[in-house]
Amino acid sequence: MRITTWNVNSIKQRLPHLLAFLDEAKPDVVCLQELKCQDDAFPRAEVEGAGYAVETLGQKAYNGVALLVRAPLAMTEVRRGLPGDTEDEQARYIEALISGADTRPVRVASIYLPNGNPVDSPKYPYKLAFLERLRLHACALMQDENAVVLAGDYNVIPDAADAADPEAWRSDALFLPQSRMAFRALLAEGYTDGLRACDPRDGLYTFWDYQAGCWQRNAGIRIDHLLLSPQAADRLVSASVQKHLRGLDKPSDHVPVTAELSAG
DNA sequence: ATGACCTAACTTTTAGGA
Repeated sequence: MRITTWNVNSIKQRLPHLLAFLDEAKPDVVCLQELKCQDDAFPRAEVEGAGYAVETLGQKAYNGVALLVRAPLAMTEVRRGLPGDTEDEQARYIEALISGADTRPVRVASIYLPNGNPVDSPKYPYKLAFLERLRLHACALMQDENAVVLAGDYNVIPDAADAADPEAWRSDALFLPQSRMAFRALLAEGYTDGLRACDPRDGLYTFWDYQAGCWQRNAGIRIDHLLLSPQAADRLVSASVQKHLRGLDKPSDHVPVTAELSAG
């Protein structure tokens, strides 16, 4: 089962790239972030036409997450929103159980973690609170009999090796010690950073800012992650970054990251 | 030299992103 996470930075702007990617890579599950549209504006017919079932949690203008599942796999037990804060209106979490005849099921989440900047605003405590809610839910999912994959844009640079210029991020919400500690707390629950487990090299990035020629000079950061429960990690075959999509016309500032799991 | 982008919205400027 191939599982991809991709922050598309507007599904409407990125639909041609998404359809081309589905056709070329044929992922079984796609976790999308930053749809930037409401549910009824999602280009459902086009994605279904490519052979995928669709579940969305949209929001006007900002945020928004979705799960796509390629037939004949099926998606059940859909959960929208993270437990722990009924006041949270931001569309940042969707989860479902993915199952099929030829594979053991996998519970997959598409997550768009808050950016958290500026750090002296309420946005930073909101980010840390969201990370803590995610840790508690990730812990609860450990009791699940199924493998779990928590995939998405974490907006956390885990380590200095995950940035071309770590010093530039020293006081940013993506790289502050508290943010990195909260990410490590997720790993401490027993989850594996799928991409890092497959590729120990420096210079592995998933985001390049549109500004300042970041792409051209490879000034990237690694912030899109797939976290695997032990059952999922046992099935991990490979993981890679689809970097070439950043070089297309009108790209997202993020590229897809894909992990392949054995049938189990 | 210290600049340089992109997206959505009741758009002609702002908020948000990272």
